[in-house]
Amino acid sequence: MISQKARYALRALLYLAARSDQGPVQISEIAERERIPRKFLEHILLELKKTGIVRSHRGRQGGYSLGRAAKDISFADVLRVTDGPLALSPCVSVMAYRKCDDCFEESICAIRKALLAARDATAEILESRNLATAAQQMRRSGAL
Amino acid sequence: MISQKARYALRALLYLAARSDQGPVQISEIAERERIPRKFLEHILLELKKTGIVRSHRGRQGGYSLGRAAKDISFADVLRVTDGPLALSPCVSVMAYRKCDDCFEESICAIRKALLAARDATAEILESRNLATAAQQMRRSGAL
DNA sequence: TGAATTCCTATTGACTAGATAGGAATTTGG
DNA sequence: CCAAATTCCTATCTAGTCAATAGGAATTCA
Repeated sequence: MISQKARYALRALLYLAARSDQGPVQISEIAERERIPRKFLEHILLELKKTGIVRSHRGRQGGYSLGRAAKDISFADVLRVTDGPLALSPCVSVMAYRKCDDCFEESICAIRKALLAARDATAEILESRNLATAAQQMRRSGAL
Repeated sequence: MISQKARYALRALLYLAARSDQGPVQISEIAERERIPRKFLEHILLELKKTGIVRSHRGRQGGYSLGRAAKDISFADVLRVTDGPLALSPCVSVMAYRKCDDCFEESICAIRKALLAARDATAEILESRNLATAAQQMRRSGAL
């Protein structure tokens, strides 16, 4: 299961994607419109900023905007920031590989083989879905 | 990421699958051979038993054996017991559906669409891999 | 009958998730 | 230049979960 943080992050980013033409959006506005706890969202946006997914402007008239084109921000990108690796086990993680503590021999581990296949399958989906396609979907349903 | 419990469960079951012809196997033997904490394994096997994945025999000469054919015990079956639903969100879980708390309208939620696709992809993999195919793989690599 | 085993419930310690607090740093309108 | 508005940073709290352990009840069988 993804975390609540991930859910908030995706909602906030989708909101930013929809408002991308109107300059920076303030935390308070996103929090209010998307019903996300103000202070928690602040923390989330900070993390997203560190990885370049969003950009910020301080002071009066400040706020947040996407750090790059919506089509270049995948669901996988976001989940990796909020929830860590997509993989079901460290030993099959591409972004954060680590050997299993008590694994005898990785190359013959049948468990690993299955988990690796699972990782590849989810990664393929989550890399392909991005903020632009999601926003477009919402627009088509009349939600934006 | 899957839990340590899931990892232990899969290892223990794979061990049982390999010994499936020789009658019930005792907790202590599995624990020792697979380097799993004895008491923790006890707890895990109890849960697996409740769902029919393993069968038990009490008293002297007691122990555990698979509850059904190895080919009918998928990785998904096991992970659902130890770690809960495969889905990345309750709203896309097939086995344990629950509406998102603050989700406005499910049918137009683009986040949900992506998570659903991800669930389907992992489920397909994890349903198709089972103890028999895994044991066979290990045997081919000379590990069993 | 007693030894060996599974079954059950409770507990512990470490860690994480979600959320909040308070103030420092920065920008900008007046 | 000042003051208001905003992001930035660090610390903290609470509740829950994960991994593991403990101790004894119930059951089986030689």
